[in-house]
Amino acid sequence: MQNPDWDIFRYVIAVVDSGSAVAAAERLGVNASTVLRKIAKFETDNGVRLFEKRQSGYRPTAECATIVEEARKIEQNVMAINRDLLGRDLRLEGRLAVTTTDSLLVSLLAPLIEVFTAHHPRIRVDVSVTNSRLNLPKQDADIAIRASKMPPDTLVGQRVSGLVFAVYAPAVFADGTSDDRGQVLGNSRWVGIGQALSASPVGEWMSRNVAPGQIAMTADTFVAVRDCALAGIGIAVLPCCLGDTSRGLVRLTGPISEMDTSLWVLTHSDIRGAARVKAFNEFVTRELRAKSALLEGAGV
Amino acid sequence: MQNPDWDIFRYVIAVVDSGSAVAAAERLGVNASTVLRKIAKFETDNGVRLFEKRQSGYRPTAECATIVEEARKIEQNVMAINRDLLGRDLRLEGRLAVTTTDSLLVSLLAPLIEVFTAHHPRIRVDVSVTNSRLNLPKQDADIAIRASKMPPDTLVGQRVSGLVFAVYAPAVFADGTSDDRGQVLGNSRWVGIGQALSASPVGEWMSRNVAPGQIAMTADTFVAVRDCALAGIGIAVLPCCLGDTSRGLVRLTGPISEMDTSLWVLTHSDIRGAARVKAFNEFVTRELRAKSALLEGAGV
DNA sequence: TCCGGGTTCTGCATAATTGCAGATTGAATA
DNA sequence: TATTCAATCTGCAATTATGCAGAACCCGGA
Repeated sequence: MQNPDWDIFRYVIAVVDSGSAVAAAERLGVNASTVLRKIAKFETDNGVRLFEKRQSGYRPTAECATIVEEARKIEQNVMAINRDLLGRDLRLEGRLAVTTTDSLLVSLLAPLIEVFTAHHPRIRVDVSVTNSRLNLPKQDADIAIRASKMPPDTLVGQRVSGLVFAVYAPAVFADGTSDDRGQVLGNSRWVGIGQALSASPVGEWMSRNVAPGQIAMTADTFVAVRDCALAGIGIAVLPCCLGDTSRGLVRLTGPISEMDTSLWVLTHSDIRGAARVKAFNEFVTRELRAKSALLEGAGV
Repeated sequence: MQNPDWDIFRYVIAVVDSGSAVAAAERLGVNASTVLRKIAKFETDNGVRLFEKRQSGYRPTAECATIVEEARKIEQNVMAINRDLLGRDLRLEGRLAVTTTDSLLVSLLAPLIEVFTAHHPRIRVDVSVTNSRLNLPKQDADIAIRASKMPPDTLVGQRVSGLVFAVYAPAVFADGTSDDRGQVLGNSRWVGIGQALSASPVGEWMSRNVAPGQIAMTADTFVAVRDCALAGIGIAVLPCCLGDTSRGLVRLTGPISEMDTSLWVLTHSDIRGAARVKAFNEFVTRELRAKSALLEGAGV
């Protein structure tokens, strides 16, 4: 006796308004059989005859009238929901969850987000900083901006630029001559990278080129590594976009190709089709490409 | 961007009210996967995040609120429809389409319908008299009361009693003695049955036992045949329920077993589950069974 | 009187949905 | 700290709904 499937009322309205099941089917974008069968099922389930099935079409009975009356109210409510959804989308408002690493946020993204939110005041950007690998399940973000040689194919997106790494020293270690630099590189202690990133290109380069005894400490985010290097603990590998923009650090080497990787802007959200997602995606991609010189280490 | 499938709002409400997808699934009587997937599909299609998917359950977002608000109005409207349908059913009102033959209507059904409608004043019984065979497609009736040896299995129902036929003569032909009866039977002309019923047991008996030259005329309903017999045109085969209740006719024979058949009350309507259909069905079945003596020719 | 265009309706093959069972996760509890 | 429990997810299989093509039918007009 219960009546699930509220969708039936959409069919009832269509049949009443168009006069026949085939016309209703065309309006609804389904086959005429579907309309016939859905109406028949509703009549069987509820013990009411909504339409006289004439050869000239489906003619609503008197009992149909009260149902249609309520169904039209439902239609109004659904249209209100659709207007709300569509309008919100067109007006570019809502929440936008972005995940990235702290180094990218500090060096590049923060000013971009500032510009974006100023331009779209009704969009609120929620940044989640996670330095762990991006293959964590249950990605709760709409957009991910991450460094990777190849992103997992569960995420879709585009490569924005290269991302290179170099060795940096606190300025107090070196006066800037190349002789000094070589000496510092050989003799200094290091600020290493945490275990969570030991499998990354940077971690692997470190394990090959830096003896364990040289490592004074590790930190598990590049911003933390930089701050420790700035404090004079040692020299460190940093992404050039972070190292080159940090006052108080000098670059000791050029970009080291073994650590080269790429920067990706990725979307795997349920709502990747939303206008605000597209807007942010396009904006960030364009701006980051414009700054590819910094990302690819051409700054020095 | 459009949003078909109004049924999704039923799911949204259930999830909001019960706090998790599994609880909503239980309330809705479906599997939890169905709820998860329907919500996910809606979010993907409309670019909106309705719920935060936490381990502790689905928590509605701010954007969900306006949708739920409208969805609750929809729920009110659907409940109004359900109340209307259920109420109408319980109050036993509405239209009830009955199809039968004129002979059954005249001899038995009319007084039964009178009692039924007096007892259920809000039910309107629409009788459609069709003497053609009952295998006509597109049976537009809720209940059919018909004579048949075996009803087609597309119709469901129950056998009410036997239905027997005998030969009747207008009273002016015979004074009632058995001698007279034999003489009348052999010498009179006949009122035959129309071609539409030639394949029925009655039609076959006629073709075997009555010479074509004896047939003065035919009519295609038994009531018409009876009226012509009453007018003195000839003798005729009639169902006993009709012949025995017709003043001015005398039965010449006992029930002729070759023409025996059964009386069925059948329902194949879309709305056979409706209360008024059941009520009429039970009433008619009970009353006809009480009169089975008449139907089976015990009246003489 | 026959024919054409529209309809409803029905098998049948395919596509989509659903249920089921397991994997995974997070949090609360002993 | 381990462990139990309830929740979200995800392949796979079975069920269900859908589209397609044809049959049957009615109505109007040449």
